[in-house]
Amino acid sequence: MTFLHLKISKSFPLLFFNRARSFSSEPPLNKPLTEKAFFKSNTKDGLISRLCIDGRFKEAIDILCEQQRLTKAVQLLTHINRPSASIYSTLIQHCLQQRALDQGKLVHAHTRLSGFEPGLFLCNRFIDLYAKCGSLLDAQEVFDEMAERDLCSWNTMISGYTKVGKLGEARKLFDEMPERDNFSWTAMISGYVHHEMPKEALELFRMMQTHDNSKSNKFTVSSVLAASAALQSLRMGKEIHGYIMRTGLDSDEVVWSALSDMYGKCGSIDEARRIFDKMVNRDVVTWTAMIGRYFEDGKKEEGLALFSELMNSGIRPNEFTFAGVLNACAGHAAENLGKQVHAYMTRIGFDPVSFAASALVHMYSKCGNTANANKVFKGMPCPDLVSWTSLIVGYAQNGQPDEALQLFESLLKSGTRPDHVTFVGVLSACAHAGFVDKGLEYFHSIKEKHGLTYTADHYACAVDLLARAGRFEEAENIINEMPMQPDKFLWASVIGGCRIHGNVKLAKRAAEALFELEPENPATYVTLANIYATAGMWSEVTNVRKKMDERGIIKTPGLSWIEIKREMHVFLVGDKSHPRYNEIDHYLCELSKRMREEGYVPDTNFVLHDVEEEQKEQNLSYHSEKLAVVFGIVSTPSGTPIKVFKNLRTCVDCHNAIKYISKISNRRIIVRDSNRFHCFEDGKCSCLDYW
DNA sequence: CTAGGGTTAG
Repeated sequence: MTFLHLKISKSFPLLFFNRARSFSSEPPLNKPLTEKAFFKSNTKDGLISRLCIDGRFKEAIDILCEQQRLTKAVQLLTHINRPSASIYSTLIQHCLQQRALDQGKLVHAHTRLSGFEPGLFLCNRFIDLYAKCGSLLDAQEVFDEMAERDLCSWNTMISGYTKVGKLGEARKLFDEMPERDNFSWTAMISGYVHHEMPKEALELFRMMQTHDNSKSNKFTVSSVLAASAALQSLRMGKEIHGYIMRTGLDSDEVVWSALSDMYGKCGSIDEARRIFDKMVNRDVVTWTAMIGRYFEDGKKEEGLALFSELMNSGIRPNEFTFAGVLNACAGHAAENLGKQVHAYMTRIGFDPVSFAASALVHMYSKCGNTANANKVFKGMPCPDLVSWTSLIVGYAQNGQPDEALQLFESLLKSGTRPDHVTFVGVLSACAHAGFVDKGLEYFHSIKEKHGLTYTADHYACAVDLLARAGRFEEAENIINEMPMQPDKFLWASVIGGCRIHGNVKLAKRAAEALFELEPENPATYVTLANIYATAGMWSEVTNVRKKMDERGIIKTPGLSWIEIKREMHVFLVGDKSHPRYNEIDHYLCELSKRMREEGYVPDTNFVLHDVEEEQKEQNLSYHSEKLAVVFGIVSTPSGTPIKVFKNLRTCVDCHNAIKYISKISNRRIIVRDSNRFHCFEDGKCSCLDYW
């Protein structure tokens, strides 16, 4: 190991890199710079050379680390006669900060080559480095070879395993360790919380309180508060709240923040706000959580008010905040608001590789603006899987199945690996487009080509494809052969297909399964009744209706809304409360006449009630989507596209009627129902009557 | 040296 005793000469820089090159046959070093590039790269390099010539390597390494030039700092190691523990420690510290696994391994190799005994402290740092980089095998090796271990060694291993989701391994160590402190407990508890195992987290918390002398601290209680929030267990949350007050752990802002969020997630949003208001130093995390709770609770106004308060507070919203607000915009199809947020983000700057960026793609997709979604997507240097999937789904729901599938093919070409959600998007694109066989091909490729395991959703999608096409026998084969119980999504697809093709027998089986799985969902009753009505089986319709009454199930009222001049106008079925109702009614009558002349025949089968023909027709013309569409037409200049949103699936008659309306009024009419977008133009719909 | 609260795709 001659390099360790190398004498530094005046021609140091050149020599330095030559040595580095020759050493690279051992552990791989990064490519050395040429001498010229070295001098060009940084003005402090002269100083570093000087320090090295004087043998002051520690200082040189410090400077290099500060400049984040780890590779060179590690290379310098080869010139030091006996590196001190503090030099190794500095280097590892920086490797840790930069998550530089390769450089860390080099430093580790150096300690071995130079015969340096790392000691407890340094070994723990190596474990931490390997664990943080997800290289648990290396971490375990260091851990196993250690002559003595302290609590920190164990705790670092445990948190390393929990970080990569190996809760079982972590728990094994946790159970094996000779003694535990609150780090051990908290690492294990928070590991459970982060991997959606809140029950286990709370169980461990109980154990901690009864079986061990370790005291929980602010870290522990924040974690268990998150666990109660995940379980929506207000009882548990309140209990912990009491514990926090008793033990004086309430002096920490993070604990307060977690407490507020727990109340919000458990449905006590006012209590959450009370705690939020009491806090003195609210950081952006606290704000984000509170804003998010309002949106989640459907309290858009409060959420927005708080968001603008945040913008004026001097605290900079971050990607989490934006993602939350944008997600709310997506859910409410509030594209204008989303655009404003987008503009604000652009003004203050945002990371194009972040949750916020993918939330933008999601928002535009959900609002039916695939052009903008695509624009944002194209602006991302390296789109993540969520953005890919959002856009694919966006195309699928917007009647652009070819674009959806094309995008999926580019995804494959880009080297990004699709996951199970991506395939749900791809399969639903095929279903929306009626590409049955192509969809089945993709379905088979999930396992065969991509090596993924089928989820219940994939089976539901495959069945959806077949049922929509009326290929019930194949659908039933899949149901009978799938390795898990069919879930409600699958049966809902089946009954949907039965509705299109009038398959009463299978509809009955699906409905029975659905009554078991989600007896309170009114959609099942309504669809079943409609299927019976179509078949003219009126006594069965009455039975279903009776069953609904007995079980106290109320049909979800159809609700449509339209944004005109930044104002939302909401319409219910048969809603006469709008201030401009007369105008709407008048135009609707006029339209009806024109529509009939064009050949429109009201389809009255899809009405739940068994009533006289004439009255049925009357019911239909006042469905909320028609009211909203007509209101859109009478309140905008001719030629303006109309964009309406509905909370339920659009009914067959409305779908048909709006086709005629688009032709007569010469408008582009976009209806986003609970399932997808319908883009009506000149008497045709983008869904090709397939939804 | 090891540990905490907020956020996305069907």
